Amino acid sequence: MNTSEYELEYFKSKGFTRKKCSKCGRYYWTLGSWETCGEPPCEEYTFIGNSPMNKSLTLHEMRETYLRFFEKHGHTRINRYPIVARWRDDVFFTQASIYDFQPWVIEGVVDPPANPLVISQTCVRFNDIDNVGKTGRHFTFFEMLAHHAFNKRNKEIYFKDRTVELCQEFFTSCLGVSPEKMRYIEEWWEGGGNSGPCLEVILDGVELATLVFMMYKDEPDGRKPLSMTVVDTGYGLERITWVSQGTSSAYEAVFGPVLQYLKEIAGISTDSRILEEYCKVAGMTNARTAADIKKIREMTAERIGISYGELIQCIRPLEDIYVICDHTRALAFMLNDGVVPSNVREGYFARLLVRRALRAMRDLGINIPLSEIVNKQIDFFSAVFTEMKENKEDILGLVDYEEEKYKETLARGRQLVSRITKSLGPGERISTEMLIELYDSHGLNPEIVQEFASLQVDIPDDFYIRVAARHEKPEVMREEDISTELPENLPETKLLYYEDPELLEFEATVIAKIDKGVILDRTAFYPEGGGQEWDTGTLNGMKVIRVLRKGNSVIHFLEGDFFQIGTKVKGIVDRKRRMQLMRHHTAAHLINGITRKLLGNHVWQAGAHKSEDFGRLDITHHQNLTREQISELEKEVNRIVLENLPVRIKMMSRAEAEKLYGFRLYQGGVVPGAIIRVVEVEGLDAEACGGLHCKNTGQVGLVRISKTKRIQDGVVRIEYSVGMSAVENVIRDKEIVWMLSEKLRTTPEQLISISDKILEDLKETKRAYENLRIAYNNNILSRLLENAAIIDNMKIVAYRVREFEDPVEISKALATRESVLSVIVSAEKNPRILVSCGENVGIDCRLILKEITAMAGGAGGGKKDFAQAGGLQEEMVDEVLRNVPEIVKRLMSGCA
RNA sequence: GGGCCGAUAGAUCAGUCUGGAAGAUCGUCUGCUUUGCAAGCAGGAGGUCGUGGGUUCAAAUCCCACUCGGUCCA
Repeated sequence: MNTSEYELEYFKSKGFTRKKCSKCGRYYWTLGSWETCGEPPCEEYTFIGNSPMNKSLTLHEMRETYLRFFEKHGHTRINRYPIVARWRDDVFFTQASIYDFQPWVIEGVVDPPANPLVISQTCVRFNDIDNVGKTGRHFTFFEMLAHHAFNKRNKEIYFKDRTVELCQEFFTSCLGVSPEKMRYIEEWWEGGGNSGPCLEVILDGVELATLVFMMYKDEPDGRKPLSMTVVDTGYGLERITWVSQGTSSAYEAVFGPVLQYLKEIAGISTDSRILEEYCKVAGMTNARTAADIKKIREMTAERIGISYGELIQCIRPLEDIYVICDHTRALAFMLNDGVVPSNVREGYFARLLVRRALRAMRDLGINIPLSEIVNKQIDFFSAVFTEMKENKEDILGLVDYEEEKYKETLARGRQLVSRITKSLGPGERISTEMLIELYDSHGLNPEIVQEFASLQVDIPDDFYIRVAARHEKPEVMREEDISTELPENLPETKLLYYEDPELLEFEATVIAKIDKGVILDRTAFYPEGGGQEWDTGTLNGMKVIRVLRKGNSVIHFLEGDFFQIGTKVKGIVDRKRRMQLMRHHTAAHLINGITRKLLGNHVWQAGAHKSEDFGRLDITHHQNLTREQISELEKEVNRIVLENLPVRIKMMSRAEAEKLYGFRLYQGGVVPGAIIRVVEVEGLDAEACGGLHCKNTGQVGLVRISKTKRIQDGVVRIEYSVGMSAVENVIRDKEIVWMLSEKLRTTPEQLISISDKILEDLKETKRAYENLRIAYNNNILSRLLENAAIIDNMKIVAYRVREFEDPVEISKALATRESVLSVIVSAEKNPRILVSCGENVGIDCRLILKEITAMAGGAGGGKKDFAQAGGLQEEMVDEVLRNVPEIVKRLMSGCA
């Protein structure tokens, strides 16, 4: 860390001095005369009940104050980005305002939407989720107020001095803080391969902002200056609001009417003195584990002079309320921005929030739907974030559905726990192992288990650490796909299909050979991409079997030998296939747009595939579609087709497209570059897409939704076909109906009633057959008993069944009679032998079986009163059966 | 994307470790009892043991792969 990085003209000219904290040893700049840096644990909060600011502002007022201040100082206000970072593939959520501009703006590929700019960016972070509600200042959802300046080499906006000046001005002249209270701690920032100096802004014991000056790129051989430096500031809206109000915790300052509402229905009033002291202590400690939290509480109890138990009683319900406030707020925004709760990826975090909030509600005994609280959050925030109004019903529906799912999990858990406790011996307890499994595999945390279990449950302090340890396993190495190396300095392939989508014949020159393919200087062949399969066709009459894009080149894979470099070739694209691919692709956009209208704004594309015969579109949705929904969808798609709307394709700058269409553009995932290709069906759908499309929706032709399927939690797959492919499917279905009617000698209209009748008949026949079989078996039984050999008052039956007789049935029936021993052999080529006897027969069937297998081969075993074997030599069967009485006699004399 | 748990009658599950004739409870149907309800009694129906391979004389059970569900984590 080079100290000159922080020696700003601004500090010098205003008379700031650089000091060293007497406790932590860090350096900081200030106008005041302080001993320490001011940040906990070096100092504690001094603003509680005594705000250093001259006005007490609500959350909404503070946001507006900040944005206006920076607007007044030359910044352009821009709208927040969604909380789901769909423009990136390296993170799930937007965790800071700078995420909005990574990677394209930072790398200089794309211009920022404005420069300099100011924003209030909605963010979520889950790493400190356990601290939420407990420390007074941690949230999962928060807004990062920020102003950014992007300085290109030839065009500097502003950098360190102006940034600090704006910060100091904001707090002093705008919020009335006395200048000498502000402290700026020297720190170093690193992230995403970049780094730079930063200043932590401390006021009255709390960090309110961080001013980052991104100026280096960290490479293996050292730190290099970036071609563009970036002012990356982050002001905590919640914290600044908190300080302005001087309330005991940030939660009391920012949750507004929702907090009041919850306090009322939970019937909570708290000694504010206890709360204030607790928050001061909590603020000084960086709580990491359950043990840390316990320590904080013990310290607080001591300071106030009450017992630990009293403190807990006072604080616990409030913590639960804070957790509910925080989680419902995060949920409202996440669901609003298109997260569907599920067990994977970003959806899991939404589920986590729902379950934690519901648990807190249980603890408090609040018995209302979670969606009611989320609804209150929406009411509060939609005043500023108006899109929430529109999505309200959708969001609440998702919350209700998710709450229902958790109830099911709990019901399953309750049964499981009761089974486990029943299986325990007297005095036994549920082992830690079992507890871990209940949580890890069944989603039941130990507190819930305790609630369900009739006996005391021992919960180890390090429970969650042990769960985590269970997940520690060496990383599995991913297999890299076989990469085809391109020759260097290859000129870009000219993509004729974009210039003229109807061009299907062209002439070109082979410029490279690779693997089993050739690269041309220009091509009309569409390579695989965006879920759309590749074109086929011919090059100089030779079949093109696959086309891939790599970098800026298109590789044509050929059947058989291929051409020398420099060969002139004539390419012909298979028209029928191309048309079908285009139709399926356009249809995917239509279906996407319609399902969003039909099911709600949480519907996003989660994957797609378009081939010649069918298309597949995966959408984010929590339940499989009903038959009615499928029919509705099918009807709507075909209606749009008949309306013959134009499909417009435009090349636009990224910023312009985002402004016009919003982030809905990124349905297919990340799209690189400054200029993007937008495919729009007016009024229905607009997506950034590189695929080939019909000119108008009419060209798509008939659309048939063949099937929908819930392929994973939160994702539904819609399978469809279009054009001739759909027509063929219709014909095939019709033929099936015809064939069926013909077979059943009826008309299509009567198929249903006829099949009902047939099934009923079949049932009747089965019943009759069964009766007949029983009668027949009884008949055999009496015949067998009549002809049985008698040894010692015992009837010995030895019989090989005929093909239509059931050996198991007969053997079973004989065993129910007293004093009967039977040896039954099945009719198959590979005979099975069954030995059984009645209860009062004192012979071990296994011994008889042993004798028989010794004679006739095979192997077997069983129980004392029933044994079976297989693998006998067929030609020995008759002799074995003749010998049965002999064997029995021998065994009985042996026993006696 | 990874770990773990699971899939047997309409529902909830036992049986799987240790291979050998598919079970329990609830529900359902029929009859009896009751003024009616709740219930009681008697009897019946209901199963490709998730799918596909393998081992074995024999697989719900052992081995392998897959599918689906649940759950924890990223």
